[in-house]
Amino acid sequence: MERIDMNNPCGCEKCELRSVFFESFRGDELESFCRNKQETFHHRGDFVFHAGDEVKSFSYLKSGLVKLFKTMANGKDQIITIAGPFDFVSLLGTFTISHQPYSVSALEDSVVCHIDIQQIKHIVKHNGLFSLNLMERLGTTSNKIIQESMEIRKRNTHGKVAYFLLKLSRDLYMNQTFNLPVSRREIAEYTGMTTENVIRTMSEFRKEKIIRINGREIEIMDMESLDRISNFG
Amino acid sequence: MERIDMNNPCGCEKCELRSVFFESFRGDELESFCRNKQETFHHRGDFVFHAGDEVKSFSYLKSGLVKLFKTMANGKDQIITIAGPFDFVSLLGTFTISHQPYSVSALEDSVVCHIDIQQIKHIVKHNGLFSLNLMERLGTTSNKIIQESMEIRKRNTHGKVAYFLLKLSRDLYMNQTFNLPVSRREIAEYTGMTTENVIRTMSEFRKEKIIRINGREIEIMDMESLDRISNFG
DNA sequence: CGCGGCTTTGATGTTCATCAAGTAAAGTGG
DNA sequence: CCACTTTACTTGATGAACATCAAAGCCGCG
Repeated sequence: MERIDMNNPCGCEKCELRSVFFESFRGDELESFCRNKQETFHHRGDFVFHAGDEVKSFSYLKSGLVKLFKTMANGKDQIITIAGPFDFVSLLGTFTISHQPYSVSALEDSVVCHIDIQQIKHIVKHNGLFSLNLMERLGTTSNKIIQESMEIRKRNTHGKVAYFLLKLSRDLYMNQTFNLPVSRREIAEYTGMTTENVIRTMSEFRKEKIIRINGREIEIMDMESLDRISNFG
Repeated sequence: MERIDMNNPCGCEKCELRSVFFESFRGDELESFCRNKQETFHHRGDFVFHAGDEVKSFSYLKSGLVKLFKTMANGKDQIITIAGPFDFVSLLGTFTISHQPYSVSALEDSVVCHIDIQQIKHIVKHNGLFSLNLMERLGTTSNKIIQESMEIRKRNTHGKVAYFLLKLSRDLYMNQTFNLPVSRREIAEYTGMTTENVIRTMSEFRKEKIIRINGREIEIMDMESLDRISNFG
């Protein structure tokens, strides 16, 4: 029988999900798990899934940044959420539906880890601790999406853009200077406004010295004002 | 030891969730489960939970109709979803968060069934089949909310109202004549528009002979037109 | 180097929220 | 049970917010 280093059983030395998965595994489960997982690399712009694809695996993001979105009848995209490292790329629907309800594509070069859906179901069925851990993680994810959707909906254009910039600065980059991982159009698709108005709003923020813009590089110069706009607008 | 009728172990003769819960239970789990569940009755308008309440139980709707909503800083409500019989009143967040993220109140007289959150976690941990069943059900629920939120977001006022009326007619009442379970204001809170525009839109539908309105009684007279408005607008 | 996509700004018009004002319906207390 | 109060519903007028249309500069890439 092979030896498995329990501290790094799959060679996923940097995967934060190890805690969710591995803490709850018995030795034999772990072995099977590691044999069957697959990693895929996606260049910026590439698709991870297309809406309508058959659901074969349960997937999460190891590194990079992806967007989950739907292409509407008129050809325009609607972005559901943006997922960062260790976020799930498959949402809960994965367990019940046979086809991907939306598309996923890479905003930055990304590595996605896939676990066979049947295997996950098998493990859930036979390992309660794993189930509980997974459910907690998935719950947090779904909740965040619903939460955020409501937050954006209630704001006007200025509030939407302010909210989005603050989210990037605080949650994703933890820095008041950062490079936008998305185009103006994508901000529009995420916030439900037009590209022109995203640009206009950002230009106004720039003129009012609230942010500094250099292409995709953004510096938040007046955090308080941006906060006020996000909370009021 | 007490005898339990496996076909009706908790006296919940009409509960569709029996399949999720009971099929996967061992005898001793079932017994403990039935001892600990609690049912509460809520009159139309009453709260089931208030946002901010401590999460003590995992709850689902046995009968009636409820709305999940948040009260914003300006005092206005934002309706997240409307849940019917056998829908979950607690979403997935229940597993990770200690306080209710939103309020739940009854749109019609409702009966809610509560299961102690610690007990649910215990069962999830020790019964894999139950976990899998529960996860599938919860996944469907979260998915539906996210889905619907996107559907409403992309429509204009006419489309939103048409979509909402069709949803009630098709999914909830399965009849082209029905009584609105919500006020005009609540339709506004759900669709993200103003009360006046909900009324105006409905009046226009009436004038164009698409619907007939008698107070809260609605008859969809021209399903095709309403469908077109919902899909185009 | 030129093509296509991204960005930017301005002009214009539509949609929708807000304000106002009145009627109808539904609770509430004497 | 009736006067009173409040809430729900309705319509119209107005203006602000936002989408659409148009045009031009910029940049990266084949």
